[in-house]
Amino acid sequence: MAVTLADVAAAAGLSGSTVSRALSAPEKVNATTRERVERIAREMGYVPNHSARSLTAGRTDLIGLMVPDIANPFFPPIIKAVQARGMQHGRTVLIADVDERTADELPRARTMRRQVDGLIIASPRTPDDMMDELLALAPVVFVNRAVPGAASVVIDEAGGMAQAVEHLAALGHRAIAYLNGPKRSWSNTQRRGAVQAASARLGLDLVEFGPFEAQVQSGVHAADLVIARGITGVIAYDDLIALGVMARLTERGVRTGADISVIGVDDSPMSAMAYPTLTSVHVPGDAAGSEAVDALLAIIEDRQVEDDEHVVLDSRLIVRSSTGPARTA
Amino acid sequence: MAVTLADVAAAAGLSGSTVSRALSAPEKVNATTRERVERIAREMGYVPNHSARSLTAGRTDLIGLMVPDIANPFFPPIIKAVQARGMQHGRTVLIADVDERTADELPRARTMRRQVDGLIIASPRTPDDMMDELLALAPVVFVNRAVPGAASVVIDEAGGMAQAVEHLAALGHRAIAYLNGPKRSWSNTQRRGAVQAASARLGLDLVEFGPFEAQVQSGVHAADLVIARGITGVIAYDDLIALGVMARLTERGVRTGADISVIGVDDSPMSAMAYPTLTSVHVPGDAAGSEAVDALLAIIEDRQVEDDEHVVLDSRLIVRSSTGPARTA
DNA sequence: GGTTATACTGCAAGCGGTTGCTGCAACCGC
DNA sequence: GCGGTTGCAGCAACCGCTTGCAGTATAACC
Repeated sequence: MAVTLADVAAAAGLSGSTVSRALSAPEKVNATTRERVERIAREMGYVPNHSARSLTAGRTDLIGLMVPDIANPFFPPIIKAVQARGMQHGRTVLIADVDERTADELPRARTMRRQVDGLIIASPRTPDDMMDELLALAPVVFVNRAVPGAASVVIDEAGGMAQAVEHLAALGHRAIAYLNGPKRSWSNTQRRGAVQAASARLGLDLVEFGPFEAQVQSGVHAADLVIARGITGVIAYDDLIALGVMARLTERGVRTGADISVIGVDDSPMSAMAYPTLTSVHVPGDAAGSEAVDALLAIIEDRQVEDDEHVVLDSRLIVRSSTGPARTA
Repeated sequence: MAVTLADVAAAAGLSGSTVSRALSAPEKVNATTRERVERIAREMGYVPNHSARSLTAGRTDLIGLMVPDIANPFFPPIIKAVQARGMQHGRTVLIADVDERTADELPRARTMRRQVDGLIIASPRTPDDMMDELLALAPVVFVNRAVPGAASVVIDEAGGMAQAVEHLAALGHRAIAYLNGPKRSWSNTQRRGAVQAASARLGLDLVEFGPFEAQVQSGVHAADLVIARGITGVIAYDDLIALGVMARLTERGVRTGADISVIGVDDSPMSAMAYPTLTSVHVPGDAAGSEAVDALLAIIEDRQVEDDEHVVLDSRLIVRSSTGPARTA
């Protein structure tokens, strides 16, 4: 089977303790001895057993990341960033995709918690009155939802959303629509609120549709509602919905950017590639992922930190060609 | 801290062995005792410690899944399927995203192998002459690349690709192009070969471009090459590239489906949503994921199976509106 | 040279479960 | 009534590694 610490010890004519220390607490061992141990261990292909180490150390060096849906382009950047950052700190990331099933979040999180040192939960949809139970799985850091008493990394979407509304207003649009995202989505609450506030401030007529699932198909549906209401500016909950809107508009002979302006949120890779290219609010998922890992490790490693620290990242509008001046009727 | 087996044993007035058996080898314990133990364990909120169990059992109940790029829409379905299937068998899935860095595959796989019972490697780009080293990390199952002497789940793309070529031929296209995918991609070799064979069989003029990275941007670039050559039918390595081609064609005033027909591969969710909707070769990634788990577990659990079994799944063309009859000049 | 500080290294006891073997008691049949 | 099964539960060793404490050799000091 595999080479164990004892094997290395035997080969080196030392005790297991010394070998152990030589490999993980270098300063406690004579330099010469250490080098010899390291060489022998390498030659024998020794690889420490994770389970054994976890058992004594009381930690697994695993961190859990839960996302609603890997297929949603908003999450891969977060996942990648979490993995990258985790790896830098010697942590492996366990990913759970709950497939948008809100009710699965808590049980999945509980299960996962048993195998990991801490949890990062992205865009949790769990209702407010049950968040305590997620919180109880501490250490846990939330991404994309501010939770009282818990550490979180949120993106200040208000800024970007306000920019989106201002952009439409500047282009002369008077009647705009906001397409709501999933019912339980904390992000949606934020985005919607910002749009409402900005619209009111700028004196625009705002109509809301939805809630919609974060899928292209939802946008296809929404597009018809928008056309029916004679609206000229649309801000969708996310890029997927926006893309659906654009596809449907084109299908119905309505020119996106000319007849109706469409804005998405997430600035996913597709937005730059759609036709027309999609104006979108950039949400720095990758940065959020890194920050989340840092926050989590800070808690796990018990560096004197508040465990309810809130990191806030900025969003901003990226203007492309799905938005254009309102037709002067 | 957490409730341990010893705690439960003490509370039940039994020895640890009995509790252990009551919980994991029910038949070796008196029914009455078992029920009592189960009740007490439940009441105390006992949860067996993963590391400890792994240590004695010699297995982690973790399986590793390596993919080139989570953000590539081809992989999420595979990931989801692997997770779902794994969960059904009490396995947790560890995911590694190598970010398309071929050189990272082997080291990442090696690292991951230490923590898991077996590996599923999707679309490995590692060159043939180094595949032995991946193979040496057995048990390992490859997805989307047939490897001699190793278990693998591949999708017979030849069928779908041939259908794609036939489709173009039936529509009257005589000069077609194939846009190659990444250099090291085994899939590309398969797809390309099938296109070549079918083109030759049907007497079409085939031009090849690439290799290209599997990104929308690649397609944008490729589109110009295609236009310059007066080609009317394009088969791209994957949907992303195809979407890029379409976007660029539209941008240049060329009508996809009318002037130039475009076919993608993967049948990703976006293909149904692009405008025009993208004709694409459906590749059953989800089924491949499930099959891979089954194959891996068969090897791990040592059910008398060849460990170089090849599962082959079929692909098929989904016709949408990005393809249409060739203009009769 | 004797003594104490210093620097390593080894011993052994766990970490939380699993499991082969032993022990014991109730039960069986003759 | 006795030997022989059979069914359960407990003992103890072990999985591979970490770590507090003790032991020893060497260095440093007076």
